[in-house]
Amino acid sequence: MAPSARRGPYFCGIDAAMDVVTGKWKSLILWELDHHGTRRFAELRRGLPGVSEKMLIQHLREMEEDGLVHREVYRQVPPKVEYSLTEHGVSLNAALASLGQWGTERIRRIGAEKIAPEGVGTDR
Amino acid sequence: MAPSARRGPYFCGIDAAMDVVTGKWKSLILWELDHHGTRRFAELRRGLPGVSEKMLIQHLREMEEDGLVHREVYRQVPPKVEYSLTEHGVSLNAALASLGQWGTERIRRIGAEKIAPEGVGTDR
DNA sequence: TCGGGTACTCACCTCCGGGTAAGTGCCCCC
DNA sequence: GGGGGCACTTACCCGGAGGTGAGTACCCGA
Repeated sequence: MAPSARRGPYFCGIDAAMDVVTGKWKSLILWELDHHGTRRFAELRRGLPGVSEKMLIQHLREMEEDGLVHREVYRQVPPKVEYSLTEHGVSLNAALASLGQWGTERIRRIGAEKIAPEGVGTDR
Repeated sequence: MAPSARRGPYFCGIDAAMDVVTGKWKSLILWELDHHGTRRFAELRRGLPGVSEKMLIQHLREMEEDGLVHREVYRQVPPKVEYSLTEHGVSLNAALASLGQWGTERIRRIGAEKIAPEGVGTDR
C-alpha cells in the first residue's frame, strides 16, 4: 500500500479534514507553528503546557506524514530540530480560522474558562 | 455545577469548537440536518450508513445539550421525533464549510476513496 | 563531577469512545 | 398472529488514544 494511503475512505471533506486534525494537541501545534513560524521541539513542548513528549512526537510525526509540517534536522552535537508548517499546513490553519471564531463565540456564550497558552494578545 | 459547564477550560476557540464537534458522527449529523432541514431518528440512521443506534442517540443528546440541535417530540402512538439544527448548529456548520473544502482538496490530493452517503450532487 | 538541556525511544497502564446485541411498548400491515 | 417499524434503553466488551516514567548519547555550565 502507498505510504500516504493509510487513511480510510471518507464520507465528505469534513471528516477527511477531521482525520488529519483529530488528536488532543494537533490544532494547538498548528496554531503554535503558524504563530511562531518555526519552532524547536523543546519550544513546542513549553508552548503546550501539559503535553507529554510521547504525544508531541507522535502528533508531529503524523502531521509530517500528512504533509502538514516540515521537519528540518541540523546534525549537531546538541541535537537541533526545527518544525514549521508546509503550505498545506498553512492552508489548513486558515481553514480552521472560522471554526476558531465560532469556538471563541461559544466560549463567551457558555462562559467557560480559557487558558491562554502564554502572554501574547491573542484572540482566535 | 451548572448543567452546561461540563466542558473543560480551553486553550483557544479551536478546541472549544472541537470539543463540540468531536465524535465519529457529529459532523455528519450536522451535515445531514443542515442539508435536509429536519429529520426523524430513523431517517438519520439510514442517512449515516454504519452508525449504531446507541451512538446516534448519544451524539444527538450531546449536541442537544450543547445547543446545536433541537429535539421536537410528537406524542403519538408510533413515536415521532424530529431533529433540526438550532441557529448555533447552523452557524457551526457554516464555520465548518471552509474546513470541508480543505478536506475535499486533500481527498483529491491523496486520491482517497470517498463514500457519498446518497445520491444528491454534493461537493463539500 | 554533577545537574540540566536537547530530541528522542520504549514499555507499560488506564480510561473511554464506540461497537454489538438484546429488550421495550405500541402500532400497522400482510 | 407474526413480522417489522418506531424511538429508544441497557449491559457488556474491545481497541486505541493518551499518560507515566525510565533510558539514551552527547554536551555545557557551575
